[in-house]
Amino acid sequence: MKGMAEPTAHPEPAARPGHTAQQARTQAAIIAAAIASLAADPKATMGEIARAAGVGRATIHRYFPERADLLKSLVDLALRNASAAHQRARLTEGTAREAVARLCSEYAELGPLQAILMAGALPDEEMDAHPLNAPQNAEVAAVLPRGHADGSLDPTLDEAWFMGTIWAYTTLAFEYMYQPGANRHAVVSEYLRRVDRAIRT
Amino acid sequence: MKGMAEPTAHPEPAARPGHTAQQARTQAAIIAAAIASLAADPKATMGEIARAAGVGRATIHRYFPERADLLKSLVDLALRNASAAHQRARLTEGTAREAVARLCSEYAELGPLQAILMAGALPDEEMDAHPLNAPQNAEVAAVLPRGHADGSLDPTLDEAWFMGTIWAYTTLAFEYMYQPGANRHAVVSEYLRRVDRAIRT
DNA sequence: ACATTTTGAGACAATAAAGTCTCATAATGG
DNA sequence: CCATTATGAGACTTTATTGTCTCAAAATGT
Repeated sequence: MKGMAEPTAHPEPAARPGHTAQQARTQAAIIAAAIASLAADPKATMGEIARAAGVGRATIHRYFPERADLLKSLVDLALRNASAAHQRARLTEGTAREAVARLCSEYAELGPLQAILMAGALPDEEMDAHPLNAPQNAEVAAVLPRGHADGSLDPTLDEAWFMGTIWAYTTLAFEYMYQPGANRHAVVSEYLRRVDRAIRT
Repeated sequence: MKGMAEPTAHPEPAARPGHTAQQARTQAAIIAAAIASLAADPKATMGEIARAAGVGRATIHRYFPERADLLKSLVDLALRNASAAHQRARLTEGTAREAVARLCSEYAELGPLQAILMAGALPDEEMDAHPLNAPQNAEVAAVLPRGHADGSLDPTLDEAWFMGTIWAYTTLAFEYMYQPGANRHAVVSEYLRRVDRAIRT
């Protein structure tokens, strides 16, 4: 029986996850565990992630054939979260200074996945290659000239330092926010104050 | 002759490098290559570093038995450089605000090795374990209360955000400084201005 | 309760980098 | 110029991780 010349049949058209409820749960558990594990250690191994997810290592490979596929999913998720944050921040409304304040408030609501992204645990190539990356940077960068026009942002600030300042303080905020005895509210409010002070007129 | 039962003899008491001029040159070449390679790619392999140094891979292991030993040397070198910068900055003289300005000026003079350190390419454990690390942080941190006393630094700034601000802007400055068409002087002067604006009263 | 899908566990091969060893050759210093 | 020392190159072992495969057991939904 076994030896028959069946053309191997490929019985399933590959396990396209996401169909059944169980698959959705498993995939969610894997992603959650990946976020937690990579936050703790940027170079967490597949085995560690599997253990954290309470899942067999082979199961992860069913959903994400290669490690790179898993990381790619995380980048995609993070950038889609960020995109939603940008929309909620309504970057083109009010003064530029107010827009940045709203932006940072929204950033602060994002979870540990963003912290990983900011901290550089995900491969930059995936970031750069992602279709949402460039447009999103452009949206934020566009706030600066508007701030120069409406007089709400420091006229001596150029694009690189503007973006860098926001990035740097956001990274710091995430770092402080997820530390043991941190007071989340205090961190966020100081974060907003620091950014404002750094970029305002 | 060869086959004789010589007890292997261990002729040299291990190659303690640093004695001869050639050894000094070789070691210097390795360290320089390691800095350059790690700056380009934080996870450069021993083979890549060896190639960059124009040296056999085995030779690197003669000087640094394990990769960790090489990284440790880099951490040590970087921290000793930083230490010298701290001394030149005379952190206890003048107003605290002026002290920070001098500190950042000195930081800006440090080379790509510091950039690697700031960018996190070196293992944090080595950093934390290094005897120079804690005292140096303390030196810098001590500037803040002095600035509160002499009225030159933002009274709402706490230690974590003070240190974080300096760290973040220094990282940014190194990043901009070593980019292709960068104007070093412009980067440094903007760096100093940004830090001052972020921490002054 | 049953047929199907999904999983966990373990064995396995493939890969990549680190670390070890040897030896002929080149550089060094006296 | 010669004895010594350091090096480069290559073969080799080791180790860690990734990715593949198989199969019995568990979960699922019908």
